[in-house]
Amino acid sequence: MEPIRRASLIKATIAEIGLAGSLEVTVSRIAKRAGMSSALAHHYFGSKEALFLAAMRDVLRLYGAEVRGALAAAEGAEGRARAVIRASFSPANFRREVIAAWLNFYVLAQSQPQARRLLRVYQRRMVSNLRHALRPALGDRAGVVSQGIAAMIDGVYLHAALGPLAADPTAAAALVEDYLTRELECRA
Amino acid sequence: MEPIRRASLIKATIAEIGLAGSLEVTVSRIAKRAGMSSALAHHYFGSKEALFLAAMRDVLRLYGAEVRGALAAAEGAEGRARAVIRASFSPANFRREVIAAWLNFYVLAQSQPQARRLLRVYQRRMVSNLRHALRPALGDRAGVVSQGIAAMIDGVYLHAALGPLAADPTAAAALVEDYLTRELECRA
DNA sequence: TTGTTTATTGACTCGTCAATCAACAAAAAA
DNA sequence: TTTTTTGTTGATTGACGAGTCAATAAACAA
Repeated sequence: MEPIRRASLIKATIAEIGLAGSLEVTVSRIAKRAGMSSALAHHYFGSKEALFLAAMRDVLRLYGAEVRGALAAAEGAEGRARAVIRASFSPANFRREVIAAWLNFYVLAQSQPQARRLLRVYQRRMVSNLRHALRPALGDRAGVVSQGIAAMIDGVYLHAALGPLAADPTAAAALVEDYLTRELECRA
Repeated sequence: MEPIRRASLIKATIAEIGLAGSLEVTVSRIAKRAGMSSALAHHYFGSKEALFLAAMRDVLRLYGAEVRGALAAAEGAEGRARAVIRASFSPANFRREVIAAWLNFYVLAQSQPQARRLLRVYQRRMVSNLRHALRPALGDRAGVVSQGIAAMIDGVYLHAALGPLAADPTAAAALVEDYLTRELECRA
């Protein structure tokens, strides 16, 4: 039972965060959506905070899987870099609840050490993926450019999720790819 | 009295948001910090939500003033673009409470129409400033590149505020400027 | 069968907090 | 001086919510 309950609760947590847009969500609502009493949610997760962290971890896990899949299917070094970018703008990442999870994740990372650690791991892995793909073409510049692209992915995602780029993930990815193209085309 | 009280409350609100890292801040705490009763805070702002919005508006106003100042002091078109970028990474924007305000602003923009409107205005103005500065050098590409830079500013800010770039605003600005340099150097 | 672990909940505790209101004070207008 | 407007608060209300607990049931082991 335990793994089933935990999975249901995590799913319900993400759904409720998406609905509220924030972490102002009650354990009762989450438990209700998952079809159980709030006491049981506390039984399995101990606290609301732990439940949130598990949910965040789940979002990251899904995103990581997507990136790995895209990397595996990509051809060549440049192709791998572009695959990472495109995976970051897949429709899955623009579902209301995923956007909400990310934004609240950032907020949580300010004050919650575990959330911060989690975010760092994600950012490091992203930069590492990009650097590995760009090293052959860019050499020493690969590090800086990878950081730039990683940051730009998050920034463009933010704009696409909340701003004028809304609802056009393809155009969003194109912006980041444009940067990559410039760096590849005219090497210093 | 009214303008003084309002200003104190806004200042206290930003400070408390910075302290908590989130919007989970009580009107009482804010009022206490501002040296008055919570009833008075409600008297002047009507609701917690209105107080938050006023605080967000204040953060945006300060940022806008900084950008305008930098623009006025800049020389040439390219200089103006670089001024916008550098202003975005000024120490003022990396104060704990300003970071907290921005992150929570994004969260709020998902569900609060006024916050969303405010954010759109800020984003539009930023892109418009950049486009105006880049038009002479980039022509038709100015629009796309401006959107890219605007997004990258927010993304790099996010990384600098929460991630590995932490505490090095100059390096952060350099990442964005690198993108600009590429676009200027090798025109398609 | 009996005892033990696992699953589950309703009811409850204890605390918090936004918003209201009646009342008081003080300045300004009449 | 009286009246009105403005500034101010303590006390209260009404609601909500995290976490606990005792109790029940069901599977399972001895």
